[in-house]
Amino acid sequence: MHAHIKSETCLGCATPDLAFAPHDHGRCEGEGIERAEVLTGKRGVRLTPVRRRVLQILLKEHKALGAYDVLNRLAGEGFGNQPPVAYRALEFLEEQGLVHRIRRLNAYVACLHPGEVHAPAFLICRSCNAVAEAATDSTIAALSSAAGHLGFHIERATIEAVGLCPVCQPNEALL
Amino acid sequence: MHAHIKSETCLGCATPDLAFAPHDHGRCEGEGIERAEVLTGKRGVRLTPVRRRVLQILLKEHKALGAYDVLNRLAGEGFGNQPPVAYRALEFLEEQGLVHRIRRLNAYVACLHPGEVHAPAFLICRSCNAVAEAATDSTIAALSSAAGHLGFHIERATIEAVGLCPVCQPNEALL
DNA sequence: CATATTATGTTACGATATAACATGTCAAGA
DNA sequence: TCTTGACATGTTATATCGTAACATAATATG
Repeated sequence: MHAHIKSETCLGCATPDLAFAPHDHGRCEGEGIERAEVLTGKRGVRLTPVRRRVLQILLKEHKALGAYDVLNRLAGEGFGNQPPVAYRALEFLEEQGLVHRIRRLNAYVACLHPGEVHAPAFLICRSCNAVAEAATDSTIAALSSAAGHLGFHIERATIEAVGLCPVCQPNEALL
Repeated sequence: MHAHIKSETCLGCATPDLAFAPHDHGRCEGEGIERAEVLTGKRGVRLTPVRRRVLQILLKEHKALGAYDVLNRLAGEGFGNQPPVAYRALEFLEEQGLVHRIRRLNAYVACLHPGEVHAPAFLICRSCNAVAEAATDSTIAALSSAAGHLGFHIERATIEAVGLCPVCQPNEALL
């Protein structure tokens, strides 16, 4: 269903400065888990085996995975194989800001800078399905201001942009 | 499933300057259809009975409706009662910029200023489910700029904000 | 009026998500 | 240590959302 990236280099790893550029992805994964441990510890919530594993899967894949994709991987490892297992872990991780939900794709991606307050924008390549996370300070400021004029108080915002990533732009030109 | 607005005054009619304020909604509907006729005429595409009716339903309700909500209304009027009937009409209307899809709600709303180029932001009240459409020129500019730095070319963007509308903010304080 | 195009109707199914309840785990206080 | 309450997981069942594929009908165009 989702046309996931197949390339060897890590194209979708979504720190603002590394997005769409090859880099050492092993570190993203290791550091991601470590930061999650610290954060959840501080907050007094539990990063249980399923939750940790789901985060690890998302970090490792460094792309958007559907809940059922995650579930299938879990099921192969002795965890429960019914939808709520995946949905609950994903919901927890999202509440903790460790994972983002991409509604356009019905999918989830690991957040690569958890702990920092941020309302990220997602840049979704319609060709290779890579997802990058862009900083949006000024974007959100503009939005909040516009909303304020209407008397609306924003609590959370989702920004999803579809287009072409740098890797796919040349390919597109050939068609 | 969707907790639709029940109030008599039109709270969700989404022109930027009228959003969340009572106003003459009859005009929104009539003018909406008229503008749609003109636009589709110009473009050489057909605003068929189902399509017109779906737009009318969304204009009349002035709130987000799920595809199956729309379908049920259609079915009661002699149109087909299978999902593709609604989805196809909604898809057409969205392509023509007459309707917007709100992914967070799995729902659709009529656009109240079709024809103008715009990438609207949706302000979704989590209490009454009203949806307003806000202008986002500066927001989109900020976003495109951020994306450009990463080499990403944005084609379409979706901005959905959840919060409290002016009508519901006082009620919330009481809880 | 023939024919190509586009739109609609219908069947069948796939994909996404959640409600509800049973069972298990863990930590804190009696 | 035991128990008890809170939280987490497993499982069943089902709701909700969305689409592929094909048959039929309406409309435009040569």
